[in-house]
Amino acid sequence: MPMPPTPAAFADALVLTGATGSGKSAVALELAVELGGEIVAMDSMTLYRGMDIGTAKPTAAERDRVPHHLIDVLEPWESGSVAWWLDRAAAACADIRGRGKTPIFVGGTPFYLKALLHGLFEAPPVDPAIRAKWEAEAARIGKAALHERLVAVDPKAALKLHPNDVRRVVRALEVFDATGVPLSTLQTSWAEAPAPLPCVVLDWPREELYRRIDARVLAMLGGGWLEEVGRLLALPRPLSGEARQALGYPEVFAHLAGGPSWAETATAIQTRTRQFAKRQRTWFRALPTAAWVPASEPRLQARVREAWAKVSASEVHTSKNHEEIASAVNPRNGRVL
RNA sequence: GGCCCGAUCGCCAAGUGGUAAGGCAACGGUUUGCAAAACCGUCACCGCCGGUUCAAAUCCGGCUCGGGCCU
Repeated sequence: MPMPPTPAAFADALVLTGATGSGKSAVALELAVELGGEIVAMDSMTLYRGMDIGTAKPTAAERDRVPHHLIDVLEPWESGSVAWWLDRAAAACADIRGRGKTPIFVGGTPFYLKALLHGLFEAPPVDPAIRAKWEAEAARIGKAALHERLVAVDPKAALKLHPNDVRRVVRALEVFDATGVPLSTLQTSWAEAPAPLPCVVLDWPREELYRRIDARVLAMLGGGWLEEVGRLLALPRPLSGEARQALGYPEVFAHLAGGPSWAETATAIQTRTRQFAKRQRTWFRALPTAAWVPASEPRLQARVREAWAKVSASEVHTSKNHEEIASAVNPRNGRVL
């Protein structure tokens, strides 16, 4: 199985993240111009072609100004994943570096950010047949019994997973099934020692962020989102499970199918989006080395640059953390865990 | 003015004497190849006052508010 890129592959990159609707894309664009950088989308949904309005994808004009990577790289019926993304991200960085430019990761998919900072361990790629088998098994024997199966082969992983968390229980069983090795053995901890990438979180007071989200959802719906989804539905192939779970799309599907009214749909999407923003903040709060910059600051670009400089010069590089990083290197392959 | 019905967490809503289901929202959290997903946790003494009772959200009386009807 191919080895996932190590955090070292991203050594010279900068990271700008923040909850949906925080305004990161606009700031990033200006920063990329200033710094001679290129943008790498750290986003699980702008990967898909044709999903533009609902994912708030950068416009063609914006992409003409600054090169963007990992946007529109999959058909909406194809499936992305963290590992796939991380791999492509490493390639994009090498490419950008080759042109003497700085890669700037911009996006709000926290799981991708975590993989970027910590790397992924070597794991078998998803085998659709094996996954389908375990999902069928879950439906057949029930959540509790499925969890018991995991207890039998990988008690350590089972201990960390709630029986109702079928998705992860399935993955753990799947990994054991495919490799004969418990997931928990492969899954050496990534809790400490993140790659020292300068990472800035654009932050708004909660109420303000929620207002922005509510307004943006309305703007999207009024700006052709319904028509966009109509086009997606008219495609020769159905959307992949990954693409169709993009925020708001399920609600628009239901509305187009004659379900909830426009107003109900708008409200539902606003709610879902706010809930997502809340979860993003939970991830961001746990980021050990990120700098939070209030998005309402005047001279925001300058503030972000200062924060990047400060973060890269700070705690991450203290000797204490170096020790932690050193102790977290896998002796077998030299990879930071 | 009179009569009837209703009043349970932000919203919806069970519960007719034995010490407040559930859903949604909200809030906190988990997160190693679906992650804009999935999952976990927290969250009320029942409109107000008085009475009956060992015990009342549940029964009785009054009041307030909402809805309906009548003169």
